[in-house]
Amino acid sequence: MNSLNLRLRAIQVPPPVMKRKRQSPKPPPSTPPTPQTQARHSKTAAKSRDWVPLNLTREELSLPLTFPTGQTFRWKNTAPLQYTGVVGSHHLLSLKHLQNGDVCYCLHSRSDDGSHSDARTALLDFLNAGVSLADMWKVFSDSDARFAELARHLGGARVLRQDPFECLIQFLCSSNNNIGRITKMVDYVSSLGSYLGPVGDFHFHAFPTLEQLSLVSEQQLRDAGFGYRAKYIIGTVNALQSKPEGGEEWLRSLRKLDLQDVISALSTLPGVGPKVAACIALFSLDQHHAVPVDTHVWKIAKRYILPELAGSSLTPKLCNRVAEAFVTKYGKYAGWAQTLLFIAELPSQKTLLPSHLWTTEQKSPAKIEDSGEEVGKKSNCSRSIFPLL
DNA sequence: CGGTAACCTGGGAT
DNA sequence: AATCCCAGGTTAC
Repeated sequence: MNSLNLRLRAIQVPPPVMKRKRQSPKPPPSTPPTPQTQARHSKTAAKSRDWVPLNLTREELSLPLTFPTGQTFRWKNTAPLQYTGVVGSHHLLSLKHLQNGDVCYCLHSRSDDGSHSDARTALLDFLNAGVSLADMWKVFSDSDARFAELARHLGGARVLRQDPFECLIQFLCSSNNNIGRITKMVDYVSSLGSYLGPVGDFHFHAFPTLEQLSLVSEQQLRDAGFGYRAKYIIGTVNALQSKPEGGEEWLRSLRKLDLQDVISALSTLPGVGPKVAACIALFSLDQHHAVPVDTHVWKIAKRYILPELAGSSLTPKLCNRVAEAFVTKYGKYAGWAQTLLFIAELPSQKTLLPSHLWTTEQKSPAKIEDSGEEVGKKSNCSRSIFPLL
């Protein structure tokens, strides 16, 4: 069922424009910055490098709706409409929109001949460039008027295809946490990887390998502000290192499995629950119909898809039920639909939306006065307005 | 099984 | 100024 036949034609990519240009000696820090140095005045702006077109329009890839919206915490906003990060484990590059919205990129890595082609390949892979957002969203919009309207305002919100290990560690940091602190924590982990160079006000590192990350202690992580997530990281690193074929290879091999098996496998790692597992599955393991059910999505589901669940709390079972409902409604790319609906909930993005599309928190005190709200509750989002339903 | 509390931290609201 | 609440949750009773 729900084989909606998304005719996803690959986006044709023109041959990379190989410009042989020798980089001027630019990385000043002869000694790579010590861990957790956040970089200050390294005015090595990405100036006058070769910007290469990607054949992606803003409708296929909106940088501001894809990079700073919670899929990855590794990419930095290095200039207006420009984001900088690492693909293929060591290719440092920037992406930006041209005036017409088209996306182009420039490579910062010391281009040791031929690496440009590798970098471009890695970039297209990272961007899931073979998946056409326009075709997919047309299908979603046909079956969901609200999605259609949101899509008109939030075009180009794409799902990335990240490195599984990098994705796993990032989302281990995300539990019960906020974007700002998650970013700080991910920056710390990143500082343990090989130094690649500065762009704008930031210094960039390759994400640490499993072995590199295994050298950090729980105490170091706690001192760095990870809180209880420190033991998740250490525990998961240990679990991965016990895999015979190698932890990173084991993770990558999950791409061949069915979603349920992927979730089961990931859930054996400490700190990985249903939500984090779904994030890793969707953002790095090709599980396009994985639906991360967090507080936002739970709210959306109760409001627009499963109104009969209003009043219940988010248990693993209901978590699955919500995910199934999304797949039933949106089909095999349900995770991509979830991503747009999630972004629409972000306070930072609501300015892009007309107010009638805001999912207003129904909290008028006049109505909930009798619902037993104010007694101390740690709120697992069980905002029960109808206690007995 | 479902409901709850504890778990770290920092910023914003009250 | 002191508390409370919340942030893309997970784990252990």
